[in-house]
Amino acid sequence: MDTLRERKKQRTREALLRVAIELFTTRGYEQTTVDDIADAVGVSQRTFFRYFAGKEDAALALDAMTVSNFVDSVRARPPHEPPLEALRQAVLQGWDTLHEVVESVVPVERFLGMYRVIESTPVLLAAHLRRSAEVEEVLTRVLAEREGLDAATDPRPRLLVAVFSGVMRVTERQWSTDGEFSLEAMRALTVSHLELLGPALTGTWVPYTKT
Amino acid sequence: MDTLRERKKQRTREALLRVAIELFTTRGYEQTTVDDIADAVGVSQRTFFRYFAGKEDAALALDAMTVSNFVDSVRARPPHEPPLEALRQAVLQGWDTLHEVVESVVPVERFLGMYRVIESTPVLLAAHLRRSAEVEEVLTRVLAEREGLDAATDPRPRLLVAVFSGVMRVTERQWSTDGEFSLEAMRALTVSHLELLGPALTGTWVPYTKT
DNA sequence: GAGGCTAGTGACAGCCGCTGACAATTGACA
DNA sequence: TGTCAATTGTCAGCGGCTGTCACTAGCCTC
Repeated sequence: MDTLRERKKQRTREALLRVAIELFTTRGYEQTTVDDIADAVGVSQRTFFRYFAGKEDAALALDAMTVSNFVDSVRARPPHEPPLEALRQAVLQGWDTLHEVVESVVPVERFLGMYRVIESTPVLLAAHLRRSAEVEEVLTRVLAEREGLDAATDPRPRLLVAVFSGVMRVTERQWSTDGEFSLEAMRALTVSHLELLGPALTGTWVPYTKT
Repeated sequence: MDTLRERKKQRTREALLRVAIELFTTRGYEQTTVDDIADAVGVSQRTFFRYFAGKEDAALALDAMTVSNFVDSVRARPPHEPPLEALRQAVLQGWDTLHEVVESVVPVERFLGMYRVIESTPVLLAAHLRRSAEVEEVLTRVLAEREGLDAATDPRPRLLVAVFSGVMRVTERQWSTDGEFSLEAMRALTVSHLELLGPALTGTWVPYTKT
């Protein structure tokens, strides 16, 4: 980890990632070529592809960090918590610790900026959604194990995770299109949407007034 | 619609689609180039791209047909039905009428085959999920209008649709990985998963026994 | 400290998806 | 039948991505 070689590698990777995010957020994803990134770092295109599986991979790298942080939080939740509450707490915890997770690479604002890029770039959004589906798979297994159930035969963990993820997707989307683009706004939206989950599922809807 | 030109165009399009599906399901999506498809039809690559926005577009064309059939069904549901029930009935109705919708292009088996291809090809799955997100948007508006709510300020229609879509995603996935690959199996899974939605959301889970 | 060993890089060639531009063809319609 | 418009083919080119191979630079041993 501390040999010169390793440090050089890590520096190259971070340089590539930083430049990529910079260009994606300023110029746009489609308007940025891999060559642009590689040239800006002073490295060959081939090298870029040795560090990232593709252009998408670089664009989603930050998000991947926060996601794995979230999954860790879920695993660390006390076992007596009901599953849905464990997910809820883990997400909120994720927002609170986002700073420490992301700041080692870029300032948090850049992360927020990338979110807008992802949400507004069809091919990136698609890749993001597919990754989310993979995360759902992982969460399903975690919850099943927590509760001593068999994820292969019992659909309930999978269903709960799917519902939860659906709510979070709605939250992400509204957040990224709203004017308010802060972590506090994200927290508030998360809480409010999860509270509305019950009422939204009732047979018929009573008139709604914003609280 | 019945001029010679139009008929020729439609025939070309259907030929391209049929050949594409044939190759995708037998050889695999990634292993099939656009040139393969165009050559097999006896048409230039450029022409393929005049009929389909891309390779993905051809692979998802069948699915798009069934989806729009489903959306139509939702719109046609009687207004007194609670929203979730309307979605439920529309989906089941969708499976029942799938034959008529798809058979004009390829036999139903091919459609089922394409589903496996989509589910097992990362880039296709990603595109499929993104399209599903767009469908959610449409459904949200339909439900909001049905209930006389404003989709822009009231999150409940959006949340309900997200939850419903989450359940359907789980259903699709399990169906495509199960051995049972029939419409009846899909119907049964749909019904059972929607019934389990309530129990899956309860605070704690009681032991589960398969019915 | 010189040697060989290996991980990391650059340079090159090439495939595939996709697009723009223009010329050639083929159906429509007077 | 001749004119016009729609459809197609050809060609050139870009960008993402991969395989190959030679080269460089850090590592490790004697």
